[in-house]
Amino acid sequence: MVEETAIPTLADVAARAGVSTATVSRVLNSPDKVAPKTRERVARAVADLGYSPNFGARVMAARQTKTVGAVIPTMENAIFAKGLQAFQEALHEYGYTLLVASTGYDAEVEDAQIRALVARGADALLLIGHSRGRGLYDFLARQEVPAVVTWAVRPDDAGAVPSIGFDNRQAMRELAGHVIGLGHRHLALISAEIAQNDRAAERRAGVRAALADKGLSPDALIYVETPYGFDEGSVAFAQVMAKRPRPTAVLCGNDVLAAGALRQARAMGLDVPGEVSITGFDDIDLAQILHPPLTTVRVPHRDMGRQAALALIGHLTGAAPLSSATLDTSIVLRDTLAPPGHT
Amino acid sequence: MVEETAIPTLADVAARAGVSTATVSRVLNSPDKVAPKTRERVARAVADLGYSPNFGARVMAARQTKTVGAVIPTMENAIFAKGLQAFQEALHEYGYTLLVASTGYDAEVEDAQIRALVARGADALLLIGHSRGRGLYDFLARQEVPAVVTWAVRPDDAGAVPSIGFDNRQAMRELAGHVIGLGHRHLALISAEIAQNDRAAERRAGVRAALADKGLSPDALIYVETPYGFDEGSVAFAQVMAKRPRPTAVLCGNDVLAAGALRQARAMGLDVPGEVSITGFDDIDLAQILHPPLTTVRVPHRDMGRQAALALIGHLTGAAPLSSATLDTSIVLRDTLAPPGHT
DNA sequence: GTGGTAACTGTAAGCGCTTACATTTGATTT
DNA sequence: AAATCAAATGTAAGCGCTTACAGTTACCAC
Repeated sequence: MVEETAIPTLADVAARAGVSTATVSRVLNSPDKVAPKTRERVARAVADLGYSPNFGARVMAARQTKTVGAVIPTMENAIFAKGLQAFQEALHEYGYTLLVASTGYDAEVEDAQIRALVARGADALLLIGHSRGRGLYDFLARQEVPAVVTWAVRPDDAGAVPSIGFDNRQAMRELAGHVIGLGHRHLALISAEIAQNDRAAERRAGVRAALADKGLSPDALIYVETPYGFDEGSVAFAQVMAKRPRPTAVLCGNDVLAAGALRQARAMGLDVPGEVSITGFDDIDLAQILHPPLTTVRVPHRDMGRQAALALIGHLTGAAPLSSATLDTSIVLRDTLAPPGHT
Repeated sequence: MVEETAIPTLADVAARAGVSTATVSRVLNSPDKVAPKTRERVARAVADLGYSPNFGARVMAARQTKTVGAVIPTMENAIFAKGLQAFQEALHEYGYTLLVASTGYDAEVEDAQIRALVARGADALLLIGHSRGRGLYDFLARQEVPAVVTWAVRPDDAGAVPSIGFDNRQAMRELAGHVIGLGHRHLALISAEIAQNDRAAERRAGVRAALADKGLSPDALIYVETPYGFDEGSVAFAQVMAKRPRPTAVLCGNDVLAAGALRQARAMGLDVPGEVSITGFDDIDLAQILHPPLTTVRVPHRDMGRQAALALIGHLTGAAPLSSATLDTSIVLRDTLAPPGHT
């Protein structure tokens, strides 16, 4: 056991196989360029040594990593999971690896994570939402790292990063419109924090637009903003129900807040949807597990993820320029929404 | 606009600041070794150029990446999220970055992801559970990448990767023991798939042990194994309730399956816990959102994540050898468990 | 046999960065 | 003002890999 203890390198493999490093590199990257015999000998050496290429060196020499990064606000729940899963699957089909970093909805952390991923050689990036400093986009441009934004669209700004997402405002506007159409006049909105979160901002704008559509005053909207979480949703619901006139429908910026709201409603002995209607947004699996099942907005998570991946890959391989796409959402009527009742 | 279009390198910065590359490198890595004036000049050049260090090159030259990787079965739900979050936070405190890869509970994918992370220069790894090929551990050893296993412990095998987790078997044994103590005699277990998943296997073993403890036959356990998911839980519950003697308590391998089971019970018009008790495992947030709130096993997610991070960091900095730790779990009695009732 | 060609394989020049070591600078001391 | 030494900076040698280019072989057609 006088084993060489250092981590084996290409050169070690080459030596053991009695070939040059170039040949080893070839069998690793384009096996068909090497004679079967040599290839096998090298393969054996690789196996014997337990050799694994040093990625850093490879990246440096080859200028591409076949990995794409995704920076998401949180892994704490399923909101981004489905889409990311599809994204990952599509990437995998094309031989790319996905690396995920999360930010906890913190802009500074996001900045750092994006830079970390780029520095680490991500060939491309998936970002959530548009709201981040101009500087970051400049940085990406300078580093020549293509990026695509999902979970949102920005129709107005042609110069920004392309987005493959959906129209948060329009979706919420439709849902709120439907709620109002049912006869609700006193609406409340429990929103995620809007600073740094354009999806939340857009959704609120959607509710206001719907109010305006129906000739109601957006100012009458009872509004509470809260961090993300079940408990936060519960607390916000209690707050909102304490207002007068008491809302007959409580729209929530996402399903998680809605779940918290629903729980609180039960705790308060309120019948849903008899005494108060509650809606969510995202249609994550949770929405169907709740009781009653949650009325919400369905987002094409998987489609979005896959399309984003294909767009990025298409761009990386030079097949097509990156372009935006807007996917459709739909309202999923389940059992937490009904016309305003007694009281 | 005759901007140099190439990505700026250390040398570019050095040239612009009128210093050597060594100096630039120093202001980037140990600013205090550089005169304030120079430092500032370099900083300006960095900013002007929008320079960002090439990670690959840095890794290669410096031999460490300050990043640790985590390979988890799935991001589709909150099971690993809490622990990972804590893991990440602790890493962050020490200047490390976390990179996450998921496997979809597929051993081959896991193998690939682990290698990818190592190749990418992860200084250390967080793994879930013990069940994977010996070869992988050899690989890690050879690459000198320390790893720690979480969500499980393996008391018997001293040679393996150290683990910072909890005793799945014992935890489940206690829960099942409690259920039996309540008077239940007909138990069912809805388990996650056991192949490749030692946590699930251990939990099942725990139920069997509890049965044996009380002098009941482990063979009488109604057992269904299913992939992960709400719907899967529902289906499994229906299967299990079709068996005779009909179980009065249905233990689930995790909270997600339990949530599905609970929904199915409602769909079948079964009162929980009046007609049938249901329990989960993990105590993810979801457990409290369900109605009725789920009786389950609390796992010290955050503690586990943090301790794993600290252990890894301690090892990387040479402060302490990696060693195992077993954390305590506890039974959380909520409202889905009661003594067997009528019927 | 020869020359020509295709198929392999080797040589060596970087990729962008860190860092040991050498050199220069500038205080401080005498 | 010379000597001394610490602080600041520069020089240059790699880190492990890819790849353009050059050199070898092996094989065929003539």
